[in-house]
Amino acid sequence: MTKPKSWTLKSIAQELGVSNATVSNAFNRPDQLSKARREEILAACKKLGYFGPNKAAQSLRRGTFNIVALVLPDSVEYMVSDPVASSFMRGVSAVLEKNGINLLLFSGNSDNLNSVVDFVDGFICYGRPRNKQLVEQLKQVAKHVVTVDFNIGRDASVNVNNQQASFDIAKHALHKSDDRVAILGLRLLDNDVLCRVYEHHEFEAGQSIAHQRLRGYHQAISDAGITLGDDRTWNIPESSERFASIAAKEALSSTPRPNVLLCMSDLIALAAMREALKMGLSIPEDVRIVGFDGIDEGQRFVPKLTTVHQNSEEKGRIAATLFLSKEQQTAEIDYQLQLGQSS
Amino acid sequence: MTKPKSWTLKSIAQELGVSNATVSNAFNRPDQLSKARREEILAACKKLGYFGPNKAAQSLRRGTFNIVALVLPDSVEYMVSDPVASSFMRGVSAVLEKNGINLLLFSGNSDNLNSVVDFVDGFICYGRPRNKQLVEQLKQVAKHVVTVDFNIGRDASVNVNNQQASFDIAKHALHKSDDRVAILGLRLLDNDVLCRVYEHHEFEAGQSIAHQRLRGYHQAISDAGITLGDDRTWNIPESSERFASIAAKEALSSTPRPNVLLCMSDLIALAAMREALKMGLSIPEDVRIVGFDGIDEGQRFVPKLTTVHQNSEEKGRIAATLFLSKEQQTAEIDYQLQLGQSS
DNA sequence: ACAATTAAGTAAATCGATTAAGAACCTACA
DNA sequence: TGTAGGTTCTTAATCGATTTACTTAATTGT
Repeated sequence: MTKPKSWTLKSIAQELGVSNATVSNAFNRPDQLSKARREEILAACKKLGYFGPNKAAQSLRRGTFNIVALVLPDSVEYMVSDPVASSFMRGVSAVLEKNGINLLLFSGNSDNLNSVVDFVDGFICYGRPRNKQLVEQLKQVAKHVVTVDFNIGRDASVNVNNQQASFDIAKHALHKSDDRVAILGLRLLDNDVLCRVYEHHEFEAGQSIAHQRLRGYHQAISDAGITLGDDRTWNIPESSERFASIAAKEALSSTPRPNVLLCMSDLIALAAMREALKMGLSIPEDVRIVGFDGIDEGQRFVPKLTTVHQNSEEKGRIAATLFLSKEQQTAEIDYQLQLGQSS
Repeated sequence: MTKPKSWTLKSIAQELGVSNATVSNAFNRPDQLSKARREEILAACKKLGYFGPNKAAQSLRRGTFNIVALVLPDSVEYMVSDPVASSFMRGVSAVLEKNGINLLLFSGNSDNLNSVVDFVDGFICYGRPRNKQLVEQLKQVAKHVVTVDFNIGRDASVNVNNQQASFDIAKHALHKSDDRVAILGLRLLDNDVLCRVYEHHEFEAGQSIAHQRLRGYHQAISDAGITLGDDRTWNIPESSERFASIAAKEALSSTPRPNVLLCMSDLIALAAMREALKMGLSIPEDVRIVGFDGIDEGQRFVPKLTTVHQNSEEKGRIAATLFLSKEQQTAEIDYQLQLGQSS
């Protein structure tokens, strides 16, 4: 009677004396068979212990998986340790769970998307992964991607309104028209080297996050009646303490010595603060420094960092919603200025 | 030349003028073809942009997935919010990541394992899921399961040495041979009702966690030269504040009024402390109360709860290791007594 | 030089499903 | 009666791979 210990569509169809297709249709396309037949089949399946079409096979055939991979910037460990990251995850999972979609954690350390691309409907990528290859692979092989806090120039992304936020924070930092401003930019150029950026006005049209932030800064600077010198902008190739320190030292030793430092990340701002203190400058009297991100360390630092803080959980919800909508667009999330003593 | 925008084993084999099998073997079974041929094929694939066999198809054929589902007791939200749970997750992911295995988060709220069973190699189940059906389904349809902090009587599980830990904590709580002991047990019976348990000595052979803990208590009690009355044990059907309070109130009002309360979870112990204080009893003078688990709230409560604390991260590592080993056994993890002012 | 091994590669069945195209039957209408 | 249309169900191709059994060719032993 109950031949196999585990049923397949085929074996169950045989058992019931109908075709493969009919059983399949009973489960997925009610309109393809009579109501009576359908209920008869479903009931029989239940009784025999066939729980429905095998999902792996179904997915192979259909090409959809009901799984989205969350690409973490770092290890899974980091993700559940970092409060900002885990509240983002909370937001993502809340939305996905509601839609019956499963979440696969993908470590940003892995050097190969290959082990999962074939298994998932797409990726939500939280922050630019450490591993550069990963970004390239995402661009090339992902069926669908939503990037968060960075851009790869395809599909959707969720970001804070970088231009507006940068404008706000810069405006807060700038007091007088004779303020001497320097900008410590993150990845303004693609050249991967730490350097000063001349002729930076040619970037006004760029769409990368760095460009958006730069526009915000520029706007606030010109609103304040300040003219930004042509050599007052640094390009820092990656968000690392080392590069940031070098750039900060350089900027703070340049002539005229800046008394306002607009930094495109908290990490850079913190490095700049350390350098400034090392040089015997006092903050904010001699130099006002602002960052971007709202990381914890900035709040613990003395003086407390003035920066832009974002609502992580909502960011997660929006990222997931955007993913599900499959639309190609950039969504914006809320931010707040977090005022410290550094400006 | 490069015909399809996305290659398959078949199309690439055709392009290279070899058979399906040869390409497949080039990727998975080097011994099945000559070294020269193999390298030639691999190189050609790389050049053409074929990244290797499709994992979904591979999995369907092989029946293995390189994915394990982590079944959470509750929503994903809860998991990343609760520090104990997330450090468990940290442990799990560290081991899996090292072995190239992906982690799928499965919400304990979902009422159907069906959407994932066909996709994963098995389950690591962290704590008894709220949803009872889920447990049944795990038993029936899971290819492989490791349960944590509970037992379903198949495959592997990781637990603290419940009997020893209960013995230790009880021993600590018991001072004199005329101590009046009551036990607030968690899920000692399957009947889902809150009740006193008589003739509880018939449980001495049980293998559930509650039974193990009960044995530890009994041993400590008899070692202390105390005779436990036949009506001094309560069965609390689930770890909820409501049930715990009722049981605690009942126990504390019973005659003879107990001056030692052995509670099988911190949640129960906390509820008992609240009831005791409400009744005007002082802790630990009038009644000494001990718990089990080591949740944060216990440490914040005044008086601080005396309980058994477990190393969550190691628990995670062990669970994952056990899963990978596919052995059928019960692993034990470390615990420490966490001494507060409640005993 | 001839049978026996061994190595290298291929054909075809299979994993468990979906789905387009078509067969068989029934109804309806001119 | 013949044809058009509508249901209901089946046949067979397909998704993208793995693997057993088999064919050839090359090597070895005597």
